Amino acid sequence: MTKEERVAFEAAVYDIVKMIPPGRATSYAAIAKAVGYPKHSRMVGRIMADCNSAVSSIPAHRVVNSQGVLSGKAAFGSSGEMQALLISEGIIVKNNRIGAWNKVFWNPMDEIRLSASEDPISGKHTLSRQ
DNA sequence: GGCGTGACTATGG
DNA sequence: ACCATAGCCACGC
Repeated sequence: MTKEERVAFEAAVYDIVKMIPPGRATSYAAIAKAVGYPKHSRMVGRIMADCNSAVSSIPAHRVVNSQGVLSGKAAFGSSGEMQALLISEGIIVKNNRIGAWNKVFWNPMDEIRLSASEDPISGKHTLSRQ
């Protein structure tokens, strides 16, 4: 992954996260797939950890793991800040887990159409909105 | 370059 | 449903 690709990847991730509607949530892997890097769910997590959502206007609290568990809650404070944000949007949370996960889950691929392709010759990734 | 470390996941018991 | 495992990949040391 080149430097340019990392920058593009990060920007694409932020774009997706900002599209998540209030009251809905998605997963690291879903975002990774949507931006064309299906094996980079951990990188999405890293980006969320660094984004400082409190001052970046990025709704990072709407990103949880594939099971609907608030695996990143530690970054929001020790008093259940992440959970509070989700609850304030109408999401049910119990034991660090989102209730009715299949209903709350927001699939980026349903809303955007990215031609997440890799040029067979250059190996370069392209992210174009349709 | 090796090695440990994650806001990760799919899978199998 | 819970736990362990193996695969994953960028980063920092």
